[in-house]
Amino acid sequence: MRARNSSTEQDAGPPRRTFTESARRAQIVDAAIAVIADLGYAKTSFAKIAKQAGLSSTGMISYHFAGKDDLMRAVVAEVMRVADEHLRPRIEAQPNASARLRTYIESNIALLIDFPKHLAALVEVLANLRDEGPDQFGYAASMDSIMSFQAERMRDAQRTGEFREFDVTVMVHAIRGAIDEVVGRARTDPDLDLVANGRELADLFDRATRNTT
Amino acid sequence: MRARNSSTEQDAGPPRRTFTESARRAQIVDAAIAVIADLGYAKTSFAKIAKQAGLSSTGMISYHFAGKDDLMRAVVAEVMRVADEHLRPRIEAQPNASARLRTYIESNIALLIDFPKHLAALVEVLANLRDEGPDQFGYAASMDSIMSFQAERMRDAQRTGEFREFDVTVMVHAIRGAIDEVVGRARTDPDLDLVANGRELADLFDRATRNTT
Amino acid sequence: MRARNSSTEQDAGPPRRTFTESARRAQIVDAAIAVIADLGYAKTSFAKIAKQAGLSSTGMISYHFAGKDDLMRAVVAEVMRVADEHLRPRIEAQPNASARLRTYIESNIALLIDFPKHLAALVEVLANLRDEGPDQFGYAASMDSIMSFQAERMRDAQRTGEFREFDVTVMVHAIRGAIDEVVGRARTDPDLDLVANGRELADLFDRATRNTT
Amino acid sequence: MRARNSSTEQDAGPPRRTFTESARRAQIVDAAIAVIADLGYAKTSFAKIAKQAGLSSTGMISYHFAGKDDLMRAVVAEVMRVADEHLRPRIEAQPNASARLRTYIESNIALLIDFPKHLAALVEVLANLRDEGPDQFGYAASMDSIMSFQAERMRDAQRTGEFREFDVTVMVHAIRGAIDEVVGRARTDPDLDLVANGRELADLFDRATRNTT
DNA sequence: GATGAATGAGAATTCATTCAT
DNA sequence: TATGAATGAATTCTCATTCAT
Repeated sequence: MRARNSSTEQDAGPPRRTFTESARRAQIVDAAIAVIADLGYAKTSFAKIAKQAGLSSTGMISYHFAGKDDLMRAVVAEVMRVADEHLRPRIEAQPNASARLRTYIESNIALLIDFPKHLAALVEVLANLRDEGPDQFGYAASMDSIMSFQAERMRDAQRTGEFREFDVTVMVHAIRGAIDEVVGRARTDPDLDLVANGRELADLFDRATRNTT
Repeated sequence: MRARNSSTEQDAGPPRRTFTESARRAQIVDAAIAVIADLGYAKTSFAKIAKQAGLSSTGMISYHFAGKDDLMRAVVAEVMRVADEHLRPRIEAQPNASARLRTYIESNIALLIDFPKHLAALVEVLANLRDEGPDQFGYAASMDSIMSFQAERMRDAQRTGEFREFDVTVMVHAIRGAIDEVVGRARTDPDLDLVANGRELADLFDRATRNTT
Repeated sequence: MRARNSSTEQDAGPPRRTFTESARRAQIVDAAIAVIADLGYAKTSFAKIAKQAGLSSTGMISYHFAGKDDLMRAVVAEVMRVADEHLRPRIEAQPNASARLRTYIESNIALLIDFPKHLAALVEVLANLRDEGPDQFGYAASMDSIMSFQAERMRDAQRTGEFREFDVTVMVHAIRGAIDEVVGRARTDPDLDLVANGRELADLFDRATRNTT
Repeated sequence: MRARNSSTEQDAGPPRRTFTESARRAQIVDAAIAVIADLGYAKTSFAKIAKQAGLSSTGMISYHFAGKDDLMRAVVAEVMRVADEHLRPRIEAQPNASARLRTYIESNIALLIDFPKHLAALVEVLANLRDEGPDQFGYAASMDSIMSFQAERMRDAQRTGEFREFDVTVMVHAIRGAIDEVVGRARTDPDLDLVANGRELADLFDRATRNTT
């Protein structure tokens, strides 16, 4: 039998899942995050994930997820959930766009410290999982919507004069790229001073966005 | 027979290669770049590369390269060679650090237009090929040395007062990350206005580095 | 998934195997014995074993065994088991060392008649499977322990005066070598009179060990 | 083009070989002996032999030998040549059958000391290269003829009463098996006291053959 | 005579997935 | 729900051999 419900529900309503099923799914997703962060996307397999999760067979994974892509979407969703939970309150507590920008960058780096594998796994998956066909229901989509939202916020700040004029899309993606680069580097270099990197990065983009007129 | 010589020669001198061998190697490397850029590192296989190169068997690749890693190192080296050839003269023609920085960014984007697959392949390989063991002769190593060089140049500009004080390492990596993000996005979105992106990115980092005192 | 458990368990307790798994493993081991005996170690491959076992793919073998070495260890263990079962009661029924020696030799030859492929496979594997690294759990190790045991028994017989003085290690290995030679010859020459060979060999080593003072 | 002449000439007369050709063949055979002794027959390949011989391609080997079997026959022939050269004068210098037997055994062991790889390679090849088809022109054939010769000599000694009555074929093969076992063990255990082993083995078979009436 | 390049088959192993129980 | 067993394609790599130069 095929997995009863995929991770991205394009059909009606959220899937009903029993407690055990949800627990199993979460267990598998966590294992997947760990394996992807440790070995990289290319060397990740159901077998390694099952081993990491303490499962006896890969059949279990296929049972709970519609396929590799489905599992990866679930990984993305989980990391997004954790990231949102971690970032949103911090960011929304800030008084202005400039502070929010700084908080966004520094909180991303803080997330990297608190959940070292989550962002690494996210970057790996998004880099490797190009949306093929029209079934792009969760990969980059959720990431894209976040970035669109940030871009809109930036545009607001430009209107109020807090930020200078610049292409917000380029800016948002540049910030994302710079953060992801730190994520990748943190993997290689465990001695990297993340806090300092976050602060410097925040300074950098503060300068780049601030209105100096 | 095994591949006679690997791509990274730590021993004495460059390997002697006949004309035919060099041609075949180049042919395979080119095919690898195309396949990696199109399908991503994870879905790249010798079979696909052989097909792309018009080779009859994957054995041919094993014959010319010591293994998958060796081929990937050759890919990195080739892209670096093309990039260097493309970037260096443009950059060195600039009168000051600020202009060099702008040229570096815009020329990278121009490279993305002229050789659409090269940078994509490079980013894919560097992201997926974690250096295992001490045999990291060429992967990230050559990239690192380039970035160290750029950092040193930036420090010079700080001493002359052309650039403000900032952590040059962070800056260099942020620039790299921002460019790589564009590379990744260009893969997905063929309508992306690369020239505009390059100009905006150059503006961004000009603001971030400039001394405004 | 990888094979769940290797054939030599150095860790705690025997591996739990389901009935089906044990049956498949036995089936594969039997097929391996047949192929090795027929074609020799060098020409034995998973493909040939799978065919002999009526399996659809070589993947099945990799599924049940951790690798070629693991399968070979299982082959050695199985032959040892059969041999022990066959030899031990006969030998232990004998009243003295001299009779035990004769029985050991003749029963080995009898084993060659009853299970023509088992000893042939054993000799092939032990000759070709050089223990690489410290993981020699079962190859020559179990064989060595058997021979040490025999040597100790011989030493006892020397103390009682039943056997003359000689280097028991050399004797034990000479006997083994002589038997293995018959095993090898039996493969080539189906007309070989094994019973006569066994009797003559027993006479030979009886003379060589007997105390004639 | 196929190799001009195979190692076993069933056709008329010895092949004409130029000096260089003979030198190359000898070089390859020597390399083959070393590789077989070191890695075992199963892991020996043209590639490894070419590397050992300092040759740039395996084509060279195929050029000089009609195939793998042909090379192996040449290996056997070479080892036999060296062995004969080493053993014959020593054995023929002995006054009687008993002394010749002892010398045969001890000289074999001495050969193992002087040319550690030769006998090891021989045993490997003979154990793995079962004569398939009617083309058994050199493998076991030459070995067989030697053993037949030895058997005949033993029969003579039985007629003169120097040796007791026994099955000479069995005896000859038992001796061979015992020696080969030492050869195999010497590979594993470099500390093995070969001289002592040879002496003990000679004693053993002296007892087994001597007429004690 | 000799070489390097190529071939195509075959090696062991891992893969995601399916299915009967 | 869950599991272990099986599948068959695909992976990288090595093999002995051939052939044009």
